[in-house]
Amino acid sequence: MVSLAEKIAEPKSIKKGMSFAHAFSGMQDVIAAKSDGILHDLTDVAEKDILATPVFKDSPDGLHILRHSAAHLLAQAVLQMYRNAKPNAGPPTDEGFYYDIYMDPISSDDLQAIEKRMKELVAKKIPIVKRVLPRKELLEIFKNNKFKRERIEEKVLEGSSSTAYSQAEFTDFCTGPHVPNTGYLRAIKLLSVSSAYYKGDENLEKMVRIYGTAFPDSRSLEEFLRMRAEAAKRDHRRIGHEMDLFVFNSEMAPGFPLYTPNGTTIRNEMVKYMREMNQSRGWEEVTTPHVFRDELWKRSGHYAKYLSDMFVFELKGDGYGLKPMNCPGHIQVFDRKVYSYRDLPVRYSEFGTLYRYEKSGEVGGLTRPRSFTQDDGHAFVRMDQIADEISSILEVIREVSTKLFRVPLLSFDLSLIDKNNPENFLVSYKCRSCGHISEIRGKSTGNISCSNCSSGDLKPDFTKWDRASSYLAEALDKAGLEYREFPGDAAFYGPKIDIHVKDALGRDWQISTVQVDFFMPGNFGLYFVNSEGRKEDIIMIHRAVYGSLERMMAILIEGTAGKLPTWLSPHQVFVVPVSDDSLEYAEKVNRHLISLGIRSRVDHSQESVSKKIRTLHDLRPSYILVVGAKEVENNTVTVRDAFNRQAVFSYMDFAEKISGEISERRVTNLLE
RNA sequence: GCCGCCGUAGCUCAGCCUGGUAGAGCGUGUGCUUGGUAAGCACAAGGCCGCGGGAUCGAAUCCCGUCGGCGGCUCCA
Repeated sequence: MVSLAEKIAEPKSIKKGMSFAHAFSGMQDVIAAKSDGILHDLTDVAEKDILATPVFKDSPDGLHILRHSAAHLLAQAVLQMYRNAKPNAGPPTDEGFYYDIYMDPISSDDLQAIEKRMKELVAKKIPIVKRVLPRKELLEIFKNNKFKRERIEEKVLEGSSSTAYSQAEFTDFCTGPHVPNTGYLRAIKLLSVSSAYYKGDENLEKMVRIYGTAFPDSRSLEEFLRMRAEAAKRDHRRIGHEMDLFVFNSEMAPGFPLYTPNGTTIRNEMVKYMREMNQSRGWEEVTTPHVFRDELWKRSGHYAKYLSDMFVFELKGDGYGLKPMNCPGHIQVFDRKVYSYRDLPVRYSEFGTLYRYEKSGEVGGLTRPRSFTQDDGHAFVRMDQIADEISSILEVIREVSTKLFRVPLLSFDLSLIDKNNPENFLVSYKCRSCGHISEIRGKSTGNISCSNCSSGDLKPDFTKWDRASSYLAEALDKAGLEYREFPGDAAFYGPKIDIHVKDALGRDWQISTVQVDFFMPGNFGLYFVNSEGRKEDIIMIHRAVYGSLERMMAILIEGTAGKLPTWLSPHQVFVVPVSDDSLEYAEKVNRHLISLGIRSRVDHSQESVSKKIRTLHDLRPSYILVVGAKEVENNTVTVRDAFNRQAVFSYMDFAEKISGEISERRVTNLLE
């Protein structure tokens, strides 16, 4: 995101009947006004004596308005060029705006022509005029556009009025506000064209969605475009290819990553570190198969909810499914004996590879593959152990983040059940006629009825959900973490904390998760024996720290542009001899580094030093050691890091320092 | 799954609109060059133009289907 220049927005008192434009006349870059938290057009007139602040075009509000107006401009241009187009809606977004228009598909060439037309309209500085119109009249204006008509019918109450904005022949139903004229929209750019469903419903009309953006000036627009180009260069699919980390064979294994030796090195380092963390915190590792009989998935609730997203097959009359989650498998391991209250918690971890049949339009790269490996863990605990368990998992997550990210910018979401739509979740239902409590798994069970008296009059009982949610919230509070709540985003078996990280380009990625589950242990009949000798329910806590190795690798690659922390780097050192005269010394240095456990290689190519550096650049080695006659004589190495910094070290000194950097898993390197 | 765009050498891409049987750069191999921090020089090898069908004397090129990839939409345990 481009940083916005701060301007001082002093409130001004405005007399009834005065326009905001008049009040802020003489001030530069004001495009709207704000009063009592409500945005107004400059042409609006104060209805009473009020205080109002100017909205500058480079403020967050101003940018929003600018982009909203740019969306209108887009629609105007499209309508001029395509007579049958029917605009639906065109909101501003975080990065720009889009407009959904019902029309024949267009190509990116058409986009250029539309942008050209928009710029012509900008040059004309067409005044943008607001009108307050009764519902009837609005409907009349849009009588040929069913999408606008439906919006008006939904949003404007019978007998009331709303606003329309016009610029020349173009009119849009819109609450505004907007810039005073199209001349304010000089820095605009159309970005892409794709499709969207009307109201997001695949059964309704397909709209052409045109994406664009607008900025207060061309400099910030160019900066934005530069950042976008930079982001594209950091695409993990591109860098993964340059670094030779993984391949996708679209014919033989669509959506399934295949790891090269380099990529496998990264995975192994990630796993090694997590094993250390697990081992020191009482997480035992288990191994479960990739295939189970479908009976397991029926019991766990996966069949009811996710069958169409699973890889399933039949063999000699028996149904099987590849695991989409590890938890039911871990339950099978856990359930081999009877547990006393003293045995708990039991913590199982597994680097479990999961298979999910992601739909064809959704797979892509390592962020959405069809097979991926979770650093999964399930803690089987007593009720009184939940809080501590969650807290300690949150601690691990925070510690691990310091080994992965230079600046770990974590954010925490609390994902809860949507009590208005409980049918998407495992919920207990209380029968209104007999009082029996039934547990219903997922919505695909169809019409639900009481398992005791068969009455269909059931009332959802959220006691377990509420309790689980409060444990998560308390753990977050205790750790002093700020978080946001998202009703409806919970897992089907329980609420969860999702942890996101922001990468170097400001993009947000979900990584870790902590989930409290009161249901699945019950479905599998898990229990422990309490101090009074009675059976008591076991609670499961699901957690993943990296999330998936695949997605974490993608985040690390994109966040660092492939310049990974040395401990994760597949190429920690490349020794480059200047000529064959220094080859022997290069080999000696290399052998010594390898003996210290460092991933080091000698570049044997018969090329110039420049060419060698250029070629190695794609692999992003942490350090390139150039050695020639000078180094041979002085027992030194000339070190060049991935950021092109250079320094001379005695080679024993370098070996010692890089060993320390790697063993401490530092995110900073020796040359900074 | 839906809409749009795309699929040509190991990689990145041109050729396709306006049909006449395939091109570049990088990489690879060989030779020369022994080089001091982001491309030294030359030559050579390398392609069922994703797959299947159709119309045409003739298809990488036009049409249909299919499988993939990308951008979105929807979904994401």
